[in-house]
Amino acid sequence: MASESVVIYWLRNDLRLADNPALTAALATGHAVLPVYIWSPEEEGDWAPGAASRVWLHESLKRLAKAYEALGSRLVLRQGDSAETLHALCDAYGTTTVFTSRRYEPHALHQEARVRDRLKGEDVTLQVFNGSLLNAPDAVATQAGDPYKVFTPYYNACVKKGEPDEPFSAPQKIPAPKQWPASDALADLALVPDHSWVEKVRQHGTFGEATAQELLDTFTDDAIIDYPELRDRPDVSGTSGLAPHLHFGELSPRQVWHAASAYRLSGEDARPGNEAYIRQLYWRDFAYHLLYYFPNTPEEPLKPMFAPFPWVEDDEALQRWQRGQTGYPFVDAGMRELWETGWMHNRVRMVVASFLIKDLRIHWREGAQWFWDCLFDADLANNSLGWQWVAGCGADAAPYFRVFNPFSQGKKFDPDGEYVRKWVPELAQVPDKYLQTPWEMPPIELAACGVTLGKEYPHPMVDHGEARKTALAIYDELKAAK
DNA sequence: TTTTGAGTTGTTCGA
DNA sequence: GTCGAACAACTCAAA
Repeated sequence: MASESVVIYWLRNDLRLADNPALTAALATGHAVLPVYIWSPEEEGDWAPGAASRVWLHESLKRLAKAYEALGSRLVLRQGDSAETLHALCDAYGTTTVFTSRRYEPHALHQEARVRDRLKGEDVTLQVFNGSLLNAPDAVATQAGDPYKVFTPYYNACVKKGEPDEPFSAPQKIPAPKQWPASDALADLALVPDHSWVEKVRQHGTFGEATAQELLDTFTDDAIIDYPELRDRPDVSGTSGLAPHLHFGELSPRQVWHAASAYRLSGEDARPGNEAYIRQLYWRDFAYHLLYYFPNTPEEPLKPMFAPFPWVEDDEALQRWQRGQTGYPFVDAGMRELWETGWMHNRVRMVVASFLIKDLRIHWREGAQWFWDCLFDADLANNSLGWQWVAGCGADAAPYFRVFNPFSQGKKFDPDGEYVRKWVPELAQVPDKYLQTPWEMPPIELAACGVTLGKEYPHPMVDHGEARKTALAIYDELKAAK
């Protein structure tokens, strides 16, 4: 077998054919390419993919394997130790170069280093490409050479670097090795949890590169125009829905950047509105920038002053939050949307996070873990940044006195109550005036709408006004103690 | 080195 | 009902 020249392409979170620098480089060698995906959750530390992510991964690999077959190739699946698996394949095929896409999470960087060391011992080179960020975390620095801790100057520095390169096109053919190695069946990886919840959320996933591309096209042709106005409205589909596709690399941020910018620069309706959308791409980069330089932020507050916060340990309260039974309709709608669909609107994510942290005073890590398990777009960098932002303990975080009001947010961003009525159907008959605050409705009238608090729908589990005061007082103490 | 301007996403209170 | 101010200084980044 060793007479044939074969290079290995090690797939990670780059589950696409188009604009894939690692795959492009592997093909450019002119040799046969052996694509392999290795399922190795034990190499992810405390952040192995959660349930929703595993469902997505399963579906995405299934589609990608078909796409490879259509190009005369295959997707080889393995599980276990990445370094040993790659070493064994290199050994069997006499391979001297392995191509891969970099992942920037702390454990993934460690994994890459292990693989590199293992292969180096056998004179195999690991060639690594950035296909997942507009700028690698260490490609952007302040004039003093430090990492940025505030988004706007970071963003300005990125803009100054100029436009991202044009995306690569997808290959038309992938030269196959004469003989294929053994591959696990997708089912052998046991990615999909055995739980009835899976069938529910699976209907809401838009898995795979082809669907991602369609979503991108539709969004940049149309909805992006109204993105600045509608992105905060959970009752309207004003967001792109591309987050999970970017996480798994079914799309590259560079493709998204160019699709969004093409619209901005041309067309009779051209207006700069999609700048707001492109900024979001850089927020994603910024999250990786922070995670790269502050690798303990998934666990620890970036601002140590917040470490002694007197968190409440209350499993029952946590469970009520998780199940959408807090008694605050906007919060409950969000939590139920998450559970039902594997996604929650970003505006609502902030509100439910603020409620967990500041109203219930439960540790933001508990929230981060729940999101990690339930979100199709669970992403360590984004998740850590987001939770620390709401908690006030991260880089460029919300000021501590900013506490979201769960019902005025509902009134403002779900003005007709469509979102709440969809996800909290027991309140469907309650009029707009009381929909976000059913406890303010006279009980007799509420009963006429089919609701008695404590029966069909819970009483509010805390008094928001009181909870807010308590949280602010604690933040004051922390500040004084510093 | 010092100074200066600025900072994703909010709420409440009082005029 | 609407609007501006206060919330609380602090840290960051660049000039």
